[in-house]
Parts: sequence; C-alpha cells; structure tokens
Amino acid sequence: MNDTPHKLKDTGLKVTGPRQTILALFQNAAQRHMSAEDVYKLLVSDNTAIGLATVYRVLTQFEQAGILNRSNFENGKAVFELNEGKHHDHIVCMDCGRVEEFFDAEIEARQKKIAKAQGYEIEDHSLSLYARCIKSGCPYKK
Amino acid sequence: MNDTPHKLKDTGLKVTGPRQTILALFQNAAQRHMSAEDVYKLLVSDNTAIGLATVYRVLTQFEQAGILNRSNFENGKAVFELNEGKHHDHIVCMDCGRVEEFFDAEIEARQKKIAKAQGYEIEDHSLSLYARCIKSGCPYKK
DNA sequence: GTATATGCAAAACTTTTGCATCCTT
DNA sequence: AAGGATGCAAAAGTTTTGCATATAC
Repeated sequence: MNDTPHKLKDTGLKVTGPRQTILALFQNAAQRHMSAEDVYKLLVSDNTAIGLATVYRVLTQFEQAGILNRSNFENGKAVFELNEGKHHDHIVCMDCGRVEEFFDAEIEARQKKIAKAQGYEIEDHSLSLYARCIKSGCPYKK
Repeated sequence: MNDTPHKLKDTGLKVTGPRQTILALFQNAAQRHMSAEDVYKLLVSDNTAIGLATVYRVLTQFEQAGILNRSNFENGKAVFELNEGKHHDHIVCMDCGRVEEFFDAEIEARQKKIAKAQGYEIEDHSLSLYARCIKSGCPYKK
C-alpha cells in the first residue's frame, strides 16, 4: 500500500524521514499544488519537525528525480505537484487560487511547429491561464 | 521625434526625468526585454543616477499605464517590454537567453474554448516556450 | 564507518516600503 | 503652494548556503 520507500529508492535518494513524510504529503494532501511554504505549514500543523531549508532541498531533489513538477505562477512562488507522467497546463482561478489542469494536443502540436519555424527546438514550456470561475463551486465568486 | 513627454502625459503620469529616461531606454535599447536590474545597470553604465527603488516604481507604473508589459520567465525575475498593442507569447532560448515573440490565433482560440469548457473566463494568460536555437545566430549554440 | 541528509542561522536575491527631500504642475 | 516623485536605507518575501550534528546504508 505504502510504496513511498520504493519510489524513493528507485531514484537513488536515501530513504529518510523528511523525504518519506513530504512525499506522503503530496500523495495524500487535499491540495495537489503546493508551494514550499504550504508544505512547511502543513508539516508544522502536523507537529512534524522538518526545517524549511530541508523542505526546499527535498522539493528540488524530487523535481530533479522526476517525482514532482515545479510551476511558476504569477505570484512569484514556485508550486509543486506530483508528476504522474501526463504533461498538462494550468488554469489558475484569480478569485480563489484554485488550480485546475488541462491538456490540449492541438496547442502542443502548434507550439512545436511554431518553435521549429522560428529555429528552435522546444525543451520545455509553460502555459497558464489566469481566469475567473463562472461556475458555482468557487467560494470567492463575485 | 521624441514623443516621450506626450506618451507620459497621456497616462496622467507626471513628466519627470527618471520616467523620460526609462521610457527612452525601452524605446532605444538594444534588447527589447529587460528586468529591473537590467534597466538599473544600463542607467548606471550611462552615468544616470536613478535609484533602484525608483526603477521598480516606474516599471510598475508603466505597466499599470499600459506602456510596458510584464512577463515572468522561469528565472524568477520579472522582465518588461514596450507594449505595442499586439499580444504575443515568448520563446526563450535556454542557451543564450534571447527572447523571441510569436502569436498564434489558433492557440489563443483554443485557450478560450478550454477555459470556457472548464467553467472559467480567461482574464490573462502566459505561454512561454523554453527552447534551444537550431539556427546559426545563437552565440551560445552548442 | 562513511557518505549523505538535516537543522539552524545567516545570507542571497528580488521587490517593496517608510520617510525626508525635491520637483512638476 | 501642494501633491506627487525620488533617493536612500531598511524591510519583506522567497530561496539558498555554511556548518556542525545526526542518520542511512
């Protein structure tokens, strides 16, 4: 059931307490997208003593190991989410901060085509839509 | 020829030395995309004494006035460019840092459609392709 | 036992703000 | 003359780093 240790070992990272805790946090937390500060606060509220510096180090290592993905939204803080192998882009609600995901093959295809036409080979890309909910679920809907 | 004062007056901003200098800098500089630090360094190398805090304030005011556009690339620093009324997205070269622009009506249309389908109305968006030059112009080409 | 990880504090880096002074209108 | 703008220094916010100690293998 708890395959966290295996997942860590697979990457060559030592299986330490902080790493297991933080990985489990992403696997179980209510919110899928979290900043370093979000993670740290969750740990504190769980009475789990992990230093903020360790949180940053672990998040960076997890990103390099392919366990997490990092995104930079317009608020200036990096947010992380579990990498489940399916690339996607984001819609960020400007009212409530909720983050949803989407994937569009046509946008992906056109990006490649455009880059190539301008003489580039895409290594990575980031597409974020900043929007306002028009559905009823948004708690901050005007 | 120098319509800088008019452009500033039109926005309701007072025509001050720093504002004229910084606007002229964007109108004449070799690079179209500049961070606050880039601007500040250019000013220093021109022996123009403008405080870094003023640079930040002016850039923010110019953005709010619609004179400049702000983008956040993955390096964590905001970059500004002249707003010439034509929305576009960016290709950032990961070797040399060069920034190119593109616009694709189809991508724009699909973004709107996707947001709507998920219950959002787009307010803004940011699309950046991180890529490597395959043409000869890149000075850092491998 | 050795190499790596962690915690804490300090530092780095970008951006913002308080306040006295100066400048535009 | 009055309100807004600027400069400087200090502060704020996020992320990184140095170093002594603790932990995994």
